[in-house]
Amino acid sequence: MPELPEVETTRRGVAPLLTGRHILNVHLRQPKLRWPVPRSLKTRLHNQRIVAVRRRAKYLLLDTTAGTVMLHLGMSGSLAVVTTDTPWRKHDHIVFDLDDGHSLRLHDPRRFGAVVWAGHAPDQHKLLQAIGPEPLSSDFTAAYLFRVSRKRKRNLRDFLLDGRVVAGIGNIYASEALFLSGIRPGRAAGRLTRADATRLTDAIKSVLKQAIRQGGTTLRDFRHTDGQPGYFQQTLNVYGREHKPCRHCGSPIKRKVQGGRAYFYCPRCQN
DNA sequence: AGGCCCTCCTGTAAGC
DNA sequence: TGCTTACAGGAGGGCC
Repeated sequence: MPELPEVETTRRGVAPLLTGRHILNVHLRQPKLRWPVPRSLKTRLHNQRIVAVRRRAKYLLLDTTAGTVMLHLGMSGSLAVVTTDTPWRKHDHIVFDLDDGHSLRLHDPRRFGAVVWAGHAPDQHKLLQAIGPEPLSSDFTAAYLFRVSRKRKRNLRDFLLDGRVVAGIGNIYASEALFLSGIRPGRAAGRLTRADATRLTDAIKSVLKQAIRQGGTTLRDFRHTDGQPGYFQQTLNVYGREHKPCRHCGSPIKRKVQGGRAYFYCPRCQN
């Protein structure tokens, strides 16, 4: 579920509670996630201090004095920081006990999430190697998007979902950014004009910033670390709004399925 | 290289 | 009411 704004919201929630803490113990209650969670984490992290909590794409990076652990929330993952004596919830798979009586718990019903040891050079880790620019960084420009979209035949929704093109965009924000830029999601990426690339780049940045400001999108189960939902779902223009009137022109919003996943657009506002 | 499909899971809601 | 089915926000890996 979580895309860049939800992961960033999670990072901002947990960072002040984790930074500077020592990890006393790691519990692998259900190590069968996307990849098996290595048992060696227990010894590697024992008594190590958390130095920083960063984000790259949809990965959260816990930098410790022994190296970095990468967390991915998959489609249904969430993090909670609770007192260590709090009863386990079903699907609390991986737990980090801290030196202040609290624990960080990774909760993930669908188990598409991941916990990966990335050592001392996490940015060189295979999983992060091919990832494209952060959309909110100055590396992500219209000129870049225009250049990498040349001769690409795949539709723009799938193109934006490709983490090698741009990091952290998922199905919700792809549809929303394309709506804001007036471009149909089904159009081939290679048919973007320079002007389109400028509008799309601006739209991606603004929709992600706005979503972060509103604490992300809560459609099903995304919650902040403190249990509060995000509010961006109230701002969605097209995602999940099939047959509802476009907020701009009133036309019914359309839904199409491509590659097994739905996208949404306004047939009048988007070309 | 690029494009497409499959897969890993469970929870929820819709449909019958 | 209860059973079955479809669908859900990710993304790496493999195949053509």
